[in-house]
Amino acid sequence: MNIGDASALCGLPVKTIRYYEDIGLIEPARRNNGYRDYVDADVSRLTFLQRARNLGFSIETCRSLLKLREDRNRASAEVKRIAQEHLEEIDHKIQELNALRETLHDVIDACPGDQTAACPILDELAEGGRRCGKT
Amino acid sequence: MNIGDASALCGLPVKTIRYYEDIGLIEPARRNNGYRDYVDADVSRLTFLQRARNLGFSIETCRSLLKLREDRNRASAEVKRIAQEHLEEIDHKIQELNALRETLHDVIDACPGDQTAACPILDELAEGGRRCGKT
DNA sequence: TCTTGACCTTCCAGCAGCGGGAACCTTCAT
DNA sequence: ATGAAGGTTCCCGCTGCTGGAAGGTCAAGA
Repeated sequence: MNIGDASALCGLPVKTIRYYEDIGLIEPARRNNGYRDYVDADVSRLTFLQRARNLGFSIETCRSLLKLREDRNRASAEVKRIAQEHLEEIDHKIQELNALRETLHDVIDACPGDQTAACPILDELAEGGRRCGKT
Repeated sequence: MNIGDASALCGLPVKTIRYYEDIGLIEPARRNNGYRDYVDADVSRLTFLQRARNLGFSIETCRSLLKLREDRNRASAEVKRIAQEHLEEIDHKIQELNALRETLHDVIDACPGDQTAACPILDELAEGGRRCGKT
């Protein structure tokens, strides 16, 4: 099947599919006319990538997951470890964003938001409070 | 003062300071030998940038904030609006990450994590459950 | 005075993860 | 025959820097 059909099936943009081929995540056959020819196994691979990316896994982690997927001798422990690591990263990001949210909320609260020029937000950025975004 | 001293004062890497000049966020004077020469106002500007970036404002938003900062006729309402918009974006990101976290946590929970090959995580990615990352 | 080392300068390349668009070829329906 | 809708390669752009090469400058020590 053509790349457009594969795209419709896996939900990835055509551009993305070609990019994934560029970086060696998938290797579809070619027809005489030069068109890529995707079989079911390719679509399955692409769908796998689509979902893994949707869960926030990096391209390189996806590469590892694909390898584990086709490895009959894999241990599910390895997959779990990768997923847990990823979960920790996400938790970390959430923490950071929450801290950011706090700080931002505070400065916004302190600002009158009227037509006068006095602005605690700008003051805060200029002079700097104690707490700021990143720990 | 030299760029290294300015860097030490504002907390931004030398490379970043030069980059900010490239994109027109700051314009230090030059000495006869070609070295950049930073005065206090420059350092203040850089510090402002450092803090604003730390709060997650994009470069372009920082550019706007800098303009507002030097505008004697500004209304604090404008600054507040920008900050609130940013806060909403952050809230949105937090929501997304939380949804991600949920899904990820569930699949991880379902995985035995032992030496057997059967892995619900890989199955989930291959076949796809109903809920997935992004809404 | 010479040299060493820490600065400074410019420019170029690269990261993730694609998206846009040019310039061209193939296929299909009319 | 023709035109639209696919396909192909290639290269540039985005964000926000970071690293490195190749060179100029300056202050201090031998």
